[in-house]
Amino acid sequence: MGSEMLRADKRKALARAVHRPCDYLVAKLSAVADLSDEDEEVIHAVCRHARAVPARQHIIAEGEKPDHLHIMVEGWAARVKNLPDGSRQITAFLVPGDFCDLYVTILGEMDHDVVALTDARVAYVPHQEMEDLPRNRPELGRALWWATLVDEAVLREWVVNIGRRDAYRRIAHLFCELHARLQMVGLADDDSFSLPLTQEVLADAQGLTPVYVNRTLQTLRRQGLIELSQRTLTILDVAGLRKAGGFDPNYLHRGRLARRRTQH
Amino acid sequence: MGSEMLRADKRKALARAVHRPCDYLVAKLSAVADLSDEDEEVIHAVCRHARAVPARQHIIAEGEKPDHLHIMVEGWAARVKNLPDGSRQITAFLVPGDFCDLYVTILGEMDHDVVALTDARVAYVPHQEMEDLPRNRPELGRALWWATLVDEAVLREWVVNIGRRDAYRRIAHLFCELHARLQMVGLADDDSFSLPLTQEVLADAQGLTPVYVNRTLQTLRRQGLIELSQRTLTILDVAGLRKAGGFDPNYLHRGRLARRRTQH
DNA sequence: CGTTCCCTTGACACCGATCAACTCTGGTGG
DNA sequence: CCACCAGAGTTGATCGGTGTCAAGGGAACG
Repeated sequence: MGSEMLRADKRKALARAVHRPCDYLVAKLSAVADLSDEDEEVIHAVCRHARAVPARQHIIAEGEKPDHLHIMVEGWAARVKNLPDGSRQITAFLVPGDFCDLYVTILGEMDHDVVALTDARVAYVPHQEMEDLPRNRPELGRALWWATLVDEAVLREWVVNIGRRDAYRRIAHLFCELHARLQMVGLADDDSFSLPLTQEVLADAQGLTPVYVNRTLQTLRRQGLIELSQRTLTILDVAGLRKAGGFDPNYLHRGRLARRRTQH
Repeated sequence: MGSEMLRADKRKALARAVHRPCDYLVAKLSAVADLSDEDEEVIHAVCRHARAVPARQHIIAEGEKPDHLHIMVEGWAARVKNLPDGSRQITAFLVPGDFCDLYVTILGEMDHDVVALTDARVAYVPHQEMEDLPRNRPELGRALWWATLVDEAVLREWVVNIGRRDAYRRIAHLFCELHARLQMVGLADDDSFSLPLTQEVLADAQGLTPVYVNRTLQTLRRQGLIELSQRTLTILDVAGLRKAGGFDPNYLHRGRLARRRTQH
């Protein structure tokens, strides 16, 4: 094998590499953790199976005790809690690279639904396989911890958002968050990205009504902060939108993982 | 020294034994996990140091990178996020047995404050010690996972609460949650427990104003659901309060931990 | 070319915020 | 033991952000 051949192979492998199911997950994790090439390969190996889920269908339902965990590969999903009066609250948006139900096995069963908001693809991994993983790959184990702790930090920020910000700031903040999170997985390289959410979905996520979301979006447009049509959001004034939403990306902890203490 | 003296000493030691710093933590974890006696001893050993924190003082502040983690031993605390306009949102109440900052090391730094709401005592443990722990005590490791995942589930329920329930249901739900959580650590054996929170604190937690919390509490009292005075909450009608708040304790995952898959 | 979502708009109602005063309680010092 | 004081709880009047209801418009899709 000549060296050119090797190089070509590598390029090809690389090209293929950007279309494997869990590329977004790998992108997200390797941005914060010192993953070795083997670590990355292990993730890909573990995520080799994926299935399609049509829009509006459940990925997992409340009460289920799945023996596979699910990872978003393509499309959008949401964590949903339904209330007895027929209303519902979305507690998280899931985008490619996000876990739907990491470690549910430990809790026993799901306490909420995960629903596809668009046609989606999810990878599924036997829990056994995922739980064995940190034993041999400690850095990967820490990266998984990082992911779940960041999910929790996002949730805290949602409480702040819904609890203390008015509709205008609230939606501004949400858009900033989604922008930052999509950037982390490479789905918003400029300040424009696909946002396939209806105003009703936004309302269910922010504790508002669709009508008022509509009015608020118009205000944001009128202020020249965003453009939103054809399911595409363009942030016209990133600094302005952040200011409007009081957004500080710190809680997303995009820096490097803290160094392992044993390395001190 | 007479034998009476010795006996008195022993009684005192015994009395102290049921007041070891992390008794509440042990109670909470052993209710869901199959902890061996050694597991419990390990927790006690690890939590041997505690310090007092006066009311209103920080246990940890945003931006800190503590090298000890903190566990509530006595008193109440809250996770607090401050907003630029001077308002604040509480995202969690911490009671004895709760972790203040488990695994912050992984995220690098705190993204919010933890503040004592009453005079409190916290145990502190070097992170190193805690991180090494699951290696030799897998069941304990799973129990710690359980604790953080339940914290996340509680947070999701708060989003639902603030996002979709009116003030009346909201406060009813909160009281049900605190009741259930305090029961788990043995601090609410009957339907009455210490609730040393001002109406202002309740307001900051529920996205309301103190004035409206006051009015809502009066409604709850008028309905004969609760009694609240002298910092003591008595739930007069548990079923009624749960119905009012739409409370379903499922999300607290008080059942046993799912059996380890390797035992199948 | 109709149907089905979704977005948009207007009129009106109401929950909870705001402002401002007053009361009660527990602690502290004279 | 009483007088005071600060912090918390209570109350009333009014305002405003957001919900509700209802109707109309537009774009995608069969």
